[in-house]
This record gives sequence, structure tokens and C-alpha cells, in this order.
Amino acid sequence: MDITPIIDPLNPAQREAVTSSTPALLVLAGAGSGKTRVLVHRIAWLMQVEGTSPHGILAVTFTNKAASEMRSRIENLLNIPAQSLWVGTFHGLAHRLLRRHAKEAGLPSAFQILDSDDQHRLIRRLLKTLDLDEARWPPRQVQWFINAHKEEGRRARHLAESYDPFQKQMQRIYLAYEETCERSGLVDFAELLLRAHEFLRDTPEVLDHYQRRFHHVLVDEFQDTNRIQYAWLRLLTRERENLFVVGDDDQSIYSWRGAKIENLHKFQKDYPSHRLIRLEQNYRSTSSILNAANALITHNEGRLGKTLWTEGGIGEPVSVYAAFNEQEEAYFVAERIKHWTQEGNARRDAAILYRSNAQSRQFEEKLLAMGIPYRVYGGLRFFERAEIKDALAYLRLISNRHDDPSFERVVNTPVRGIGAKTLDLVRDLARAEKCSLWQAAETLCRDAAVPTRARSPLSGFLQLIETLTLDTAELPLWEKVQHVVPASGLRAHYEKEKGEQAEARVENLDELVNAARQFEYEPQLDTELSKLDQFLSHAALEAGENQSDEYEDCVQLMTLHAAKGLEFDLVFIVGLEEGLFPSLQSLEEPSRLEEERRLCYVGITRAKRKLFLIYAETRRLYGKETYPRPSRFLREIPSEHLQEVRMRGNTGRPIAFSQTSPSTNDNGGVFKLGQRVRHAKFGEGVILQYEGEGSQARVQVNFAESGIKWLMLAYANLQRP
DNA sequence: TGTTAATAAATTTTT
DNA sequence: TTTATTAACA
Repeated sequence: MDITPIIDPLNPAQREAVTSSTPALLVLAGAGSGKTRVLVHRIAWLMQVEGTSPHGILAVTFTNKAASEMRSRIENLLNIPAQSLWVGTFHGLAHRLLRRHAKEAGLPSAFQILDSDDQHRLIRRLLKTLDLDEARWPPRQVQWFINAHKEEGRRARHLAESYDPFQKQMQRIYLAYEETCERSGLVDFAELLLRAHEFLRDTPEVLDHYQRRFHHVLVDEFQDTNRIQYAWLRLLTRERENLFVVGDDDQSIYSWRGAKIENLHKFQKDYPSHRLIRLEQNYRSTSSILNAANALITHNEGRLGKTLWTEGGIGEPVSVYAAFNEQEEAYFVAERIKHWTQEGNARRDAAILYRSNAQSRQFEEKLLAMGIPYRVYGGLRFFERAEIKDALAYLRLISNRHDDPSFERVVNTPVRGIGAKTLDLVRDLARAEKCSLWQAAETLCRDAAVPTRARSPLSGFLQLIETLTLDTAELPLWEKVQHVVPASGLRAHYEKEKGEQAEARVENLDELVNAARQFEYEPQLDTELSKLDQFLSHAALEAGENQSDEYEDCVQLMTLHAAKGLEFDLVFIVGLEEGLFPSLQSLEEPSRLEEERRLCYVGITRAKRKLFLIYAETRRLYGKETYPRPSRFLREIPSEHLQEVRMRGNTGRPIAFSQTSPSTNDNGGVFKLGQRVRHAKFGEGVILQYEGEGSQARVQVNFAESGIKWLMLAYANLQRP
């Protein structure tokens, strides 16, 4: 057998990892060091050389995108379909497991999945039912409470009795939430993992089966695993220590979502036979860029340690630009991108990375004004759109009458005269009888004591669902969807809605029919689950694309988080200011600050050829002018790795300067707007504006300690700090 | 029942 | 500044 295609494209460290005879392996893979390649080639090696059946391999990722990329790369490398291989996300695999063993795991066979939005709505409704004030028990916080406990493996009944009334109430809500989900046959994201874990843990014969079955378990982005995910991996591999993980502690940026870097240390303890291999050769960036990244990340403590290097050249220096304000920041970036494309480069190879989504606006405006096509990542995905979720809710009710969140969602959408009063009756009864909203509604419709004004629209709704069910019973999935969209009245409802968005909504509803049609051709999960139920699960588990116009050559705008795993020739990291990046909320806590630093590290290592680090001297934030200090991350990179740039064809005077004070631009060229200065008495500050000329020139300075003051330039004796 | 005015809040988001 | 939510209103 020819193993050269598996071995040849690898460097020594990669090769060591791929061919290791030790099954427990920790691959510390730096940014751009070829971690996916190692994973893919490892799997190929196991199958082709060690003769492991594809059946015996489990590969786990975090995103659907990563999973499908891995699968297709394996297929390309081996030139065979990799269907029998279990490659998927933690949630997808847990889902698969639970579908297979639904009964044994204590779930109804047609259980459905709640996404975060559904969960949030359910919690809000629950609070109302429990007659709790949302101001005191904010739904987001409740959601966080529940998910955090589930991720730690704790159910409501496991929580210790608390004397803190707040805590106590939270626990009660958690318990009630669990009951509601149970009754409605619903499972949230965290529940998928928790349930799968409990099931394996408590069902020895099944656990034994999977332990035997999976000869090798491989995990991507291991630094992002949370506690329950680790426990799940541990269960499957504890007997044979057959766990191969790839990760990078320096790129852990999701601890706020429960990711535990500690799992890397835990792995080392729990798998004593393991080997550790570092992938430090970088194939992405110039050494200028890597130097900056390496220097920055050394400011973090407790790292496993790693230094990226490259055989490639020095490349262009990393540039730092101090913009006057956020407008000028955007102008500068747009201008550079214009030159970049004029030099014959593609727009899609340029990216603007920011800390928070709100920052995208100014860049969009400038790019739009200059006629540069761009694409903003993030935002609602297809299956998360309100109109799509409405349609799915009808479909869910067709499949399962007791799906309370779906009932709530569409019982009066489109409006059919079922008001708050009527719904309260339904909810109260459901609560009293501990039954579903559907059952409660049925009972009420038979109850002569209920006024007809309330009864008839309600029974109309029940009738509608029954009719939809009957009418679509024999239809294939896509025709079911095609039938339900208009017959539910949703299409008409959105058609008569006004605004530009409404049109898109109707289009989306039509697109849902296409999505269903496409789904019909996709490979089946091996269950007796109806196609409809499979489609609904698919919709929850894979929320779909953000935007569609991927073919056009566009500048890419996204958050630093969204950029993880991507690479671009030209990268701008913008808004490098204290309080913005690092974010205000992270300044107090060292551990959160370190995460911000890792985020910056991730950003820097996205750049292949040229990197700009940009901050503004003045920034309008929440409608107020602020005078932030440049980010500490800039100071943490030694200046020999950085190069300050000024606007092209401009002797250090920002463009905005002439706009702000067109007549008074002569102060000897020493001071400019937004510049930091030091005053003997008032300390450090920033120049806001000035007026007058020569000996009459006055400047307004915002001092950190003393506030905003006007000073005569001639007497103030301002220094550059 | 849907619209409007006031008020509060304000990261990051793989599933 | 924008955005979401809520209370008051027609």
C-alpha cells in the first residue's frame, strides 16, 4: 500500500503525531500549524496503515463547518466516501446517540430540540407561570444558571439546599424548567450533552459497546471543551486511553461559555500514557507577524508554552496607526483597502476584525461610500429567523401537540383573536392539571362555562392544526412544508406586513420549502424517525448560513471571535483601546484579561502577509465622546516589531484635522487633535480642539485627572508624554 | 389590539 | 448612539 500521500506532506512534528503508536496524544497546535491536516492524516493513517475500520473511529468537532470540512478532506485524501465514519459536533453526536437509544435514555422517540432562542422564550413563559418578576429573575440569567449547571453535570435535584432566597428561587425555576421540558418532549443544547453523558454512564452495556466500538477518538479544538464534554470523552476512552486531542491553550477564547482550558491539564493527568507533541512551525504568516504574536502572548501566565516560527520571510512590518477618531479609523482602513485592490489583490483576502459587533457600522458606511463591496459576518442565521421559526413551530405542532413553546409561538400568529386573557386561562389550566397547553386548550373548548368569544378562536386554532396534520399526512416532507406555509396563514401574514424586511421574510418562507426539498436528498440518520422530525432536528442543530452572497469578491468584516480558524492576507485589527479591546468588563479580572489577550493573539495570527493594528484617540461611544488610552496589548508588543504609520501623502496631520478647524491649522505643526500631551500641573490629557493663531493659540485639553480645560499654548508649556 | 413614548442598557455566541 | 422592552394610550 502506498502511504506516501499520507506521510509526505507532513513536517517531522506532524508526522510524529500522525504515526504515533501511542493512542493517547495531546497535540499542541499553534495557529496556522496545520492542525486539521494532522487530524485528517491521522485518521487516514489509522485506516490505511493500522487497518482500523472506519466504523471504529470517532472524530469530534465544535462546529458543523469544521465537521464537514474534515469529512471532505478525508474523502479527498483517501479517495473513498467516508460515510461510515462518525464525524460530527459534540451536539450532533450526542443527538445521534440519543436518537438511537431514545427509550433507554428516558426520552420520547420523537423528542425535539430547543435552540437558545426557544429556551429563552420558554424560561420567560415559565417565570410568568410561576408569577415571578422578570426584573428580579432576569430570563437571561436564569438561562445562564440552568445551562451552566447542566454543563457542570448538575441537575436541579442535585443542587444543595440553599438558604439564599435568590439561589433557592433559581433552583425552583430550574426544577420547573426541567419538568416542562420533560412534559413537552423537548431537549435543549446542554441537555443533549448531559443526557448523553448520563445515559452512557448509567448504562454499562451500552457504554461497553461504544468503548469497544471506537478504537480511536479524536477531538478538534480541545481547549474549547467544557466539563461535560470532557466527561463524555473520558467515559468513552478511559479503558484504553485512546483519545487523540488537538488544541491550543493560547487560542482558548470561549471560557465565558464554559470552555475549560484546565481540560488540557486534566488530560495530561487522566491519560498517563499520553505523549505531547508541539506543532510550532507556522505555514501562514510572515515572521514579522509571528514575532508580534509571540511577544504578546508571553504576557499570559500558566501557558503550556509554544513559540511559533516560520521558514518564510520577514515580510512587511506590522503597522500601528493612531486614528483621530472612529470615523477617521474607518476612512484609513477603507483607503488602504482601496490601494490593496488597486495593486491587484482580491477584496476577499482583506478582513476587518473588531471586538464588538457595534463597531462594524462605521466601516460599513465608509466602504459603502467608497463603493467597496463588503460582507459582514454574524447576525441571524437562516433557521433562526422569526418567520422561519414560526413556520417550524407549526410543523412541530403537527408532529407533537405537546410542544408548548411552539404552541405559544403560533397560537396567535397570525392574529386570530386569541388574546392574553384567553391564553391565561389555558396556561392556568395547564399548570393546574400538569398537562400540555394543547390539552388544556382542548378541555377549555369543551367547557361551556368559557365564553364563546374566547372559545371559538381557540378551537379554530386547534382545528387548524388538526386539519394541517390530516392534509399533509401522506405528503413527502417538502410538500408538507409547501402546504403549511400558506395554509397556516403565515405567508399572507407576512405579505401584508409593510417595510423592506417583509418582502425578504416572504422570500425566506419560500426558501424554507427549498431547504426541505434539499433535505430530502441528504443521507438519512439510521432511525425510524419521520423525515419531518429529522428535518426539525436538523434545523435546530444546524442553523444554516449567515448570508448567501459568498461568490462576490467582498471585504470581510467580523468579530475577532468569528475570525478564529480563518486566515486573510491583509488584516486590520481595529479599536485597540482600553475599555474596548480589552473590553471594559474584563479589565478588573486577570483571567478575563488574559482571555482578551488570547483573543488579540488569535486576531494577529489570522494575518498572512500584512497586519494593521489601529486605535483611535477619540471615540464616540454610546453617544458620548470618550478619550480612551491605547490598548495595553500595543505596549506589550516590543516596538521593534511595530512600525507607526501616518496617512499617505500627509505630514502627520490627520484628515479630520482640516475638517474640524479649517482656518486655524498653524500651530507650528507640533500638536494635532487627539494627540496626548502632558501638562506640569494637570497631568496627561488629549487635545480636543483649538483656536487662534500664533501667540493667541489656545487648545482645549481633556485631562485624565483634571477634566477638560482651555489653555493658552504660549504659556501652557505642553509636552509630548 | 396595535401604536407610541419613555426608559434602560450596552461584549464575545461553535450547538 | 442604537436597541429593546415596557407602560400608557387611542
